[in-house]
Amino acid sequence: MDIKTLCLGLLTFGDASGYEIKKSFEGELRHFYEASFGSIYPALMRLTKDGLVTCTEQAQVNRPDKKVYRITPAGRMAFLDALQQKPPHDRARSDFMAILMFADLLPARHVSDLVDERLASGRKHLADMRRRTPRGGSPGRRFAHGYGVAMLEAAIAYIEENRHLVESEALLAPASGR
Amino acid sequence: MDIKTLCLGLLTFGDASGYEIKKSFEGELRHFYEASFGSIYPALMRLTKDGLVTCTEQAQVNRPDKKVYRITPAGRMAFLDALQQKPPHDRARSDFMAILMFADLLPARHVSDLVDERLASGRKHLADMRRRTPRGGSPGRRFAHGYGVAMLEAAIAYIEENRHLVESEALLAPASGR
DNA sequence: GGTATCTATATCGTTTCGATATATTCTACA
DNA sequence: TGTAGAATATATCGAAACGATATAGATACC
Repeated sequence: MDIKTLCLGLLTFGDASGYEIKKSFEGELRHFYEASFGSIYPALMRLTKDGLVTCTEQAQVNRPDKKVYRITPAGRMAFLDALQQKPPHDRARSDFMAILMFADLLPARHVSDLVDERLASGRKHLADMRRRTPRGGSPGRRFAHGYGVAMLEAAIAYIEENRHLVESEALLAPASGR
Repeated sequence: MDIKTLCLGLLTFGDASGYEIKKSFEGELRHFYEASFGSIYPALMRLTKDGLVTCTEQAQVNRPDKKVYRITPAGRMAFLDALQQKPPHDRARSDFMAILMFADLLPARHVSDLVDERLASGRKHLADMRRRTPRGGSPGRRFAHGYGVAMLEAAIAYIEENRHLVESEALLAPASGR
């Protein structure tokens, strides 16, 4: 599932501009996917060229013009085909965890600060997500939202309960001769 | 934190070949990072060129030769510098969840099969991880391993408890006029 | 004997990232 | 009232990473 396909899928929820699609990636898709403008705009241009979406330029009052994209019947078919593909295994990227793997190489204080910051931002993000719980929308979207919440909760709980593992050791052995 | 830095970090655990580093990415790093040969080999070449690692070719009996990499003092310093950087927010990529967001566009049976497969592979992977729980190693490595286990458990539990959301709706409205 | 998996390194086209550029409007603050 | 910062909006480009493929000997299984 590449960015082109994801854009197509988001357009099944309704017409949108590239900027609005980026907002979706930062919002409800945040826990499953990420995409930058550098991939979204080329994707939309490619989809337009391939006849899977149409593009209409819209003038706006007090705002820059926007290009509104709409999925075509051919686009819907292409998306349904893509949905049938067997999904590859999930991937994650966490620099936070990668750093903590080497906690014994860092000053104890630094590790504690890092953990505090992560918990604070995690709790903030969680509160934000709960506020945005979708009441309408498709069941799939609610399922996905709930999954994001559950994963965040689990991450916060684990870090709270196990932070001593990386903190106490850093205190006891600030410079182990590895 | 790029692949070069991660390779450097793994080499602080001991000397390794490119192939062994790939194994690490598939093993204990699996839940925080991923890297293919296409990024590992160029990274090791670049690190060698920059004097952050050294490379020694080793002949082996009944196996292809391997190039064993070792981190240099300059490499250790570069790695410690990189560890100080503030980590960006975590990222995830799940085609499984992306597909389920559009569950109402799919046949009910397909969704159920997809969920069953995911649960089966998740449980298998979890059992595998529990078997490989590290007893030795740095506390950071144990912390990271535990985190991976906790996240997998949470994902499985959520899917088990909420699969009806995407399954029942698919049965009731197999072709909603979106 | 054949087929698949493991060890091991490497390349290459395509995709995606991340930073940057540009321009307008809205908001907040001193 | 000025101005700094955030939001809306599109776009490009070099660098990084992906993913598939090639090569090749060893082992293991049917």
